[in-house]
Amino acid sequence: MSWTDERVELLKKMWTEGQSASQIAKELGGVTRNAVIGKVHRLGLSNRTGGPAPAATGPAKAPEAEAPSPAPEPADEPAPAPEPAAAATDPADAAAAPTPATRKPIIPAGQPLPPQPSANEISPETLANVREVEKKAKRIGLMELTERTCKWPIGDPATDDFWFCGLSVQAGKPYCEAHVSVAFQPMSARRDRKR
DNA sequence: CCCTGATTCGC
DNA sequence: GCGAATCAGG
Repeated sequence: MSWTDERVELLKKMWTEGQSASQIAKELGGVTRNAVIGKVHRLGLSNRTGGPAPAATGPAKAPEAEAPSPAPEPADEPAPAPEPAAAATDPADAAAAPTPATRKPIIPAGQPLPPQPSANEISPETLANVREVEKKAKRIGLMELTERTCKWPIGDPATDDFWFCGLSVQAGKPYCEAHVSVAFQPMSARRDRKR
């Protein structure tokens, strides 16, 4: 395949739209994402900043206008203290009632759960998602945990009814996407204390 | 491991 | 000019 005008234009278009190189490559066909990136560079449009970024009008303003979403990952070990599958095993509830709200996490078998910093304030959607994930979970054992398996515990450690999520983690995190979302709540709901 | 773009360098 | 291989980061 060669870079015909059409293909180049499609490339430009998609790149401008913010498509990833791999997506563009896939769309074009016959090229790899490397080819796309290489072409992008040679075309000199590697800088995807649509706006010329004036920066002239404002003297010392707008250092960075981005990311209104608060997701400052703790970076250190926040001791997530996940609740042991509070919603994992209850087929009746799961299948029948769509009741989303008040579900009190039952304390398993006298397991003294570590103090849970903020094991609440999780959006219903997220919770539902987690439950979905746990259905798909691979149910791996302790020995099967690896660097890239979700280490989210599910079930009661004191019984056979215990396993680890085992889904693929994504970016160096200890959990899969869904579990990360519930584990690393940056304690947003925590009303700022008085000083 | 998956992904991302950036760069190099033989072709 | 091209793009696989490699690099660097998430």
